[in-house]
Amino acid sequence: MSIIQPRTLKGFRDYLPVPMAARERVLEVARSVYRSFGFVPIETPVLEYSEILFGKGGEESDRQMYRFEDNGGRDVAMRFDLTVPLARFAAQHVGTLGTPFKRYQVGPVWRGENTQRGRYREFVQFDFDTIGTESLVADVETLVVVHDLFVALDISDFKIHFNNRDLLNGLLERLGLLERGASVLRALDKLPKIGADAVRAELHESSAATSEQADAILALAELRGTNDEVLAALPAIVGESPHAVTGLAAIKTVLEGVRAAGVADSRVRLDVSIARGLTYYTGTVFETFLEDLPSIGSVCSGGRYDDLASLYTKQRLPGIGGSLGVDRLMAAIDELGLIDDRGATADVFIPYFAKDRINDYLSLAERLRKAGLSVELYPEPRKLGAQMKYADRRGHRLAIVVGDREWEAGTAQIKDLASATAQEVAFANLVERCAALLEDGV
RNA sequence: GUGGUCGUAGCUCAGUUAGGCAGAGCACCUGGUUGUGGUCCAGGAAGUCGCGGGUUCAAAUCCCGUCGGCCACCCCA
Repeated sequence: MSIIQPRTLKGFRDYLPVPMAARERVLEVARSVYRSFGFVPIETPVLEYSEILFGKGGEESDRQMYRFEDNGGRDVAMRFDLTVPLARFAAQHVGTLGTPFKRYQVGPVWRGENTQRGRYREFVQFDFDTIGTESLVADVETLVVVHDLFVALDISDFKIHFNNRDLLNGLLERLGLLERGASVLRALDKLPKIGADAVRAELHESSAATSEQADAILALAELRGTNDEVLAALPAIVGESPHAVTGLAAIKTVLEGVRAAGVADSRVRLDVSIARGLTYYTGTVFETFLEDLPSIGSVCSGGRYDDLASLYTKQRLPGIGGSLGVDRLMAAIDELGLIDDRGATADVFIPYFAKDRINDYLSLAERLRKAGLSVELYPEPRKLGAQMKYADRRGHRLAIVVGDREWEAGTAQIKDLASATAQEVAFANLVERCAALLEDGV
């Protein structure tokens, strides 16, 4: 009988225990940060009617969508992000939810594009969004959430690049390029990657921009200096159209807001080259980069989408939020050597080596668990050395060694695996001693 | 989707130029140590050379196809 080749699809991956444990720690941190701002959890289906998902993010996202006919003949698709399903969700349930509504949601999304490092066909996003308010307070808080998230993740070198679509539209309006806005923004978005000359060439080619128009766009994009300096130089470039005025005011409010919330100026940068490809963005847009690993791209992006839900409801439902790219972030953390390689989930390890005492071991382990410790009991009476080696590899913190001698005496040996120090304690004091060791061992 | 590049043991990789016995380091297992891990010593196990086909007396090596990784384009988390 021939065996079936065990394999996964291109861009789809298995997660082994060590990296999975690291992922779970990241998810726990993100969840607690979101909750600390009052976001509440929801979940939506992986599959939606195609009409819900198509035509919302632009041509590119339509092309990348996994789409098929289900067994009941329905035209369905797998979600491309969590934002479009949220807009549908909000339109459908706003009556029971009320506004403003702040939710967080984690789950896989699918994009049928070519793979690369940090780019997969199935990947997990951890989103937070605020629906039902146009207040710039939500824009400010969105950036503060991202800031607090990366601080909590202990990632030191991140920078949030933000911009405003209204500001860009204001400039396009002044230049008479609003019609060709999509291709202009696409060219502008490439500035950090391909440089000014290449962007200029692309502007001529794809957007039929004149030299004057290209100059104006590049003048905007090449503004340098502190956030305040860039902000001060902007009005002269973008003009005074309603869009431009709105955008400028929003940027100013956001900058002041995040500063007031205690975000260091060095963490947030006004970067007018940030445009973002998804067509549903309207006001504030942002991307988050790791300074030590810019090539992997943005690990947390988002923005304001004030018109998205209007596709599903007549009620006005503006929104803004962000999306943590969990898989991309994990790839970055891995690359930067920041993964915690402990594979053990239990702090305490109990080797089983007094053969006839298995029921005593079982009872001891459960007693410790009831006292709040996490305990792994080895399932076979192998020789002690092999079991200690297992615990060492897995990264357990303590081993509780109890053999015939200890069972007789009513004592146990607690061994700190990192320092290789051991102490003999009576069963009565076991929990207390373990807790103390785990406490100050960190 | 297009172009480039790579795929050899669990991992990192030699070997491919010019066809001639499938290798190293690390990891793993056993023993030295009948009750104590990380060091050391000795030994052991482990590979459809990504997969399929072709050329050849002979293919990891050459040719075609395919799958997968990486890079670029595109786009994005």
